[in-house]
Amino acid sequence: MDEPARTERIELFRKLCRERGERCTVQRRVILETVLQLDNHPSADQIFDAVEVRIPGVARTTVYRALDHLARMGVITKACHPGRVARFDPRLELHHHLVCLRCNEFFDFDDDGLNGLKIPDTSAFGFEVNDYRVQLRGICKSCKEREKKEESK
Amino acid sequence: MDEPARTERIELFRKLCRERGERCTVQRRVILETVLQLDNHPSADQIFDAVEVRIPGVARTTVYRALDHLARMGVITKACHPGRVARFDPRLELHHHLVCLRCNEFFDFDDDGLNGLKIPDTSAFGFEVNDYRVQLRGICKSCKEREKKEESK
DNA sequence: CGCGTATTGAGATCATTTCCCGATATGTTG
DNA sequence: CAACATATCGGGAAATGATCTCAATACGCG
Repeated sequence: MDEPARTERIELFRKLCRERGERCTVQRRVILETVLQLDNHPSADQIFDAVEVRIPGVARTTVYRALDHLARMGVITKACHPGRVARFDPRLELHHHLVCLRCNEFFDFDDDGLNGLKIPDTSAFGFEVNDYRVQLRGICKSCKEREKKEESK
Repeated sequence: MDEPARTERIELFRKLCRERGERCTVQRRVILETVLQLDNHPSADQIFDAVEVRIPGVARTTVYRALDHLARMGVITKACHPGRVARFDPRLELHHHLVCLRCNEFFDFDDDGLNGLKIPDTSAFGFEVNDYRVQLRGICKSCKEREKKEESK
């Protein structure tokens, strides 16, 4: 994400904090900015490594807590995927994912057709929908190549 | 899932094992049948508890390995969700999920409109799509009620 | 500028999953 | 139907990822 977009997001965070009486600490701001700079849906661990450079001595716990807080505030999101470690997504706008069922990795996928879905009525469940993601599930390029190599042995 | 459907799935598993030279062990069959009987996307731990009743002394490791194997064979699937423990899904046919971004729980959601999507071309990524799921993301009933109660304090 | 309170840092702890290796059971072949 | 080769199993240890506790600190309000 480019610099103006990052600044804008951080301003959004400041604004939401003021409105809701939440604290906008140095750590939270730096952690947010770091997530916005990292591509490919970073894990908490990857984010920690990158944050540590900017805030030497930051605690791992702080990163976990801040990521949770940022997601609750809605300035980043937690991604849905089949793997076991939490992955965070700086993209808030509608987009979709290619999900590999072999290696559990996932990739962004943009498509106008998928963006135009009408959100169905979920009130029967008492469920309030904010947005949606389509997950195209299958096998990624590198897993396909690896399996081809293995079976030719 | 009802009994005839379970039997059919187990037969599918046997057939796939024969075709691919995989072993159809007692443990794998019982673990498969157990997943098919459990609702609401059981975790490995829930599955272990239920399997232990039928195979006393079964190792936790065996359950983890078998679940992985069953998912690779395609007779169950691993669900995509924001939580940190693996959740398994006996439903292979097209269906969708309501995903709660507060508690990370998710629920089945069936909708004809969502079932009719045209799978877009992903060949530019070298990605092979098998199927898809739409995730309607938001807040579930109990989280909404809990938050309402908290803010009225 | 000072106060009350939420947040941080540090490390222990917990939960979930994976690894390792000797014992066992599966599917195949004779 | 018996014996064989080998994948899988059981048990326990270890790795990984996330959460909890509590004293110290810093944020935002007045």
